[in-house]
This record gives sequence, structure tokens and C-alpha cells, in this order.
Amino acid sequence: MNIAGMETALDHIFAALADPTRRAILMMLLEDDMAVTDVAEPFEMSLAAISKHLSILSKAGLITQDKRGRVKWCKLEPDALRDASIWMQSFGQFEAVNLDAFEQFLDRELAQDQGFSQT
Amino acid sequence: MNIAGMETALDHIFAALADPTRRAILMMLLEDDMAVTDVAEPFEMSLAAISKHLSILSKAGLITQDKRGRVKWCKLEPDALRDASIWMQSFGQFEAVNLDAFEQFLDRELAQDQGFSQT
DNA sequence: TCCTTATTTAACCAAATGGTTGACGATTTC
DNA sequence: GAAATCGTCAACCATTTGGTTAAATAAGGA
Repeated sequence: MNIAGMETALDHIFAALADPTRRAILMMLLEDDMAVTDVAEPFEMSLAAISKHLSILSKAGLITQDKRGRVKWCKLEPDALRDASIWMQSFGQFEAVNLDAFEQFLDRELAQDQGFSQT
Repeated sequence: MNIAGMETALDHIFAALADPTRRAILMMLLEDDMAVTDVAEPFEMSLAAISKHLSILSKAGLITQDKRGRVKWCKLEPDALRDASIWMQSFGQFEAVNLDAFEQFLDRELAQDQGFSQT
């Protein structure tokens, strides 16, 4: 992933996290993997809307979806969040600690040149 | 801050971070406080656009602005980011560690009932 | 086979976002 | 006092976002 790729990855991750419905979905998935219909159940919103939210979370890399039969299982994918978390920690704690984690993150990103994608 | 307040605070923080221009501004402010005009200088974008970005960062609590004379100084405000960072760490590292930090964060937020605001 | 369940897609809509330009108020400086 | 500088505001515009409903696709169950 190049710098632009990292940038757009962070764009997608933070934009996905900006919506309270999507954060609620992530918290639900923290407990266990869920089918789309079950994810939608507690929300006062159409299934199509939830399907879109899941698609956004998936494009951000925050979840993966695994279709078995007619049921599509949604699974939390913590790696994408960890990258963004490291980005944030560099700010949130910068006065107290070092920027090592952030610099390592940048180095790692710069060393790679693969696209940012998921299922 | 109540649950709704925490929720909207996270909405604003993550939405603010979703834009690459705003993340670049935060990185610039990591070095030093800056005047609005100086923040705008490296961007190929009008001063008015940068002014809007700074307003969004300010409403999210990520920066504060201090007007001295005709110059408005922009300063990084790491506290807001730390809250969001804790929220993210709970996901990004949940398989390896505990959820203590996240639970403490929730407890702290629930214990308070003050609005989320800034200068 | 027919019906039901699971999920996505398409078309649409209102509101929000990210940008522009130009006018404006406030402050320095000449 | 006049002119330049700092920054915001208002009006506008195109695009994106977050939702809807209805139709379509796909898989299981009777």
C-alpha cells in the first residue's frame, strides 16, 4: 500500500466509524459473528439500509462477510482498526510518549505497495 | 456527557478524521501551533475552505483556536483524540488484551452528564 | 414444484459535505 | 486616515450520504 493507499484506507475507516449505526454494528459483532438479518433486527431501519452499512464496513476492511448457503455471516476484522488506532494514539498520547508506533506504522506502509481491498 | 453526547462526540471526531486535508492539518499542528493563513499555505484550496476545515476540527474538539489581534492561532487538542483512540483500541486489540480501558471509558462517560462543547 | 427466507440491487429522495467566489468586519501598518 | 492583512460569512454548486420502497437473485423447505 502506498501513501495514497494508506490515506484512502484511513478515509474509509474513519468515515465508516463516523456513523453511530455502524459503530453499534461493530459492537454487536464484538460478541459474535452474525447473519445480516440478525444484525438488522435491533435497528428501526430497513434491511436494505443495514446491508449498505455492512457494505461500507466491509469496504473499509472493518468486517468480512462469508456467505454460507443463503446466509451471509459478518465477522469483525480488527486489523484495519488497529492501523487507525495506531494513527490516533500517535496524537492522543503524543505529549506523554513517543511517536515510535506511528513511525513504524508509516515505515511499514511505505515498504508495501499493495492495494487496499477486501472481500 | 450522556450516552447521546458521547455518541455525537464520536460522530464528530471520526467524521473530522475522515478527511485527508483535516488529517494533514492535524499533523502540521503536531509540530507547532499555527495561524490560519499558515495552515492554509501548503494546500491548493481557498482560505475559506481551510477555515471551514478548521471549524470542523474545532467542533470535534480536536483543536482549539485562540484569537490574538487579527491572528487566530490553532492548537492541537489531544484529549478528544484520546477518547476515540480508547474506543478503537478496544476493537483493534480485543483478541489479545482486555476490554478494561473501554469499559472504564464507558463508565466514565455514563457517570457524567455534561454537554460536549468547545471554544 | 411452489413458497418462503436471505440478501442485494435499482431508482429515487432529502440532507449533508466539500469546494468556489465575493463581500465583509476587524486589526495592523504606512 | 488609507491601505493592506487576517479570517469568516453568505450564497451558490456538484457530489456524496443515508435513508426509502420495490424488484430481483439465490437458496432452503414443503
